Amino acid sequence: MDAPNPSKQKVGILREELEQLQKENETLRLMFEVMSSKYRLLHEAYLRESSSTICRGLSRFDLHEQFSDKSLTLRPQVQLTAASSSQVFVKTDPRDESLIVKDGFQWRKYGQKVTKNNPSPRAYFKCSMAPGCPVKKKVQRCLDDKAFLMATYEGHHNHDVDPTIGQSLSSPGSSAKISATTPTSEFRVPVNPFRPGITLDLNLSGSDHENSNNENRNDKRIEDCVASLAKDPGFTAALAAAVARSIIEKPKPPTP
DNA sequence: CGTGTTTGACCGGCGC
DNA sequence: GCGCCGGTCAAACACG
Repeated sequence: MDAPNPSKQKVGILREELEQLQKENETLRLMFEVMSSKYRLLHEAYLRESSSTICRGLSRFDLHEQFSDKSLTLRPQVQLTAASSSQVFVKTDPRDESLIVKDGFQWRKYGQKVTKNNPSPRAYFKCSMAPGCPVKKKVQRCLDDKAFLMATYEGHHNHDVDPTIGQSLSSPGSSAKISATTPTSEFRVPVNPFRPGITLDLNLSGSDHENSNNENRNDKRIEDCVASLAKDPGFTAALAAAVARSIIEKPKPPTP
């Protein structure tokens, strides 16, 4: 047995640090994705509230569900408009292999595929609450963090939501628990990511010329909103806890 | 028996 | 034109 080479030890330590940083980077990237989605949701909510007369081709929702409401009740009032797509992340048990996202609608699975860039299968669903409802959704486990399901909604519902199904969102037996960003239940960010039909691709930079003044004003409000969120110790604590927990809980990849 | 799920086959778009 | 890939179809199957 040779005595441990100090330089080799140093290399080992550096390598460990590098791996740690890579993991951290990966986690932060995921968090950034989720936060981006939530930021856009906030933006859209502001647009709807502040300029209800402006038709932007988006679904309209009952704002009964407020950000301070932790019960996560969902009462969407769906309007048939032009096709759009939205993407939401849903925190689930990573061991639960069922790609079920309870979002207040009934879905019929019509296909499943393994896609190229993600070993987890992608499930295809059609809305079965109304015969002619054109809404489809794709559900796939997030590549970065298998605890998250990524659901992509396409189209708009031509019917209302069944409230009894919507209640299952917060039911204890629900297989899919909604989590805005945090993996822990201690810090719940009180924003419901489930707004079927919400368009995340909002064309934030000057989409409608005639609405540009309105948008500037709204952007200013959004900035204020983001600033207030950043100042919110609860939000900051939740974010910090989520990042820390993700780093700690992330299983080490098998060393070759 | 009706309804929903599974899964292999098929189709169309896209890049080379 | 060909092959790859994502999306959809539909027959078989499971379940209540």
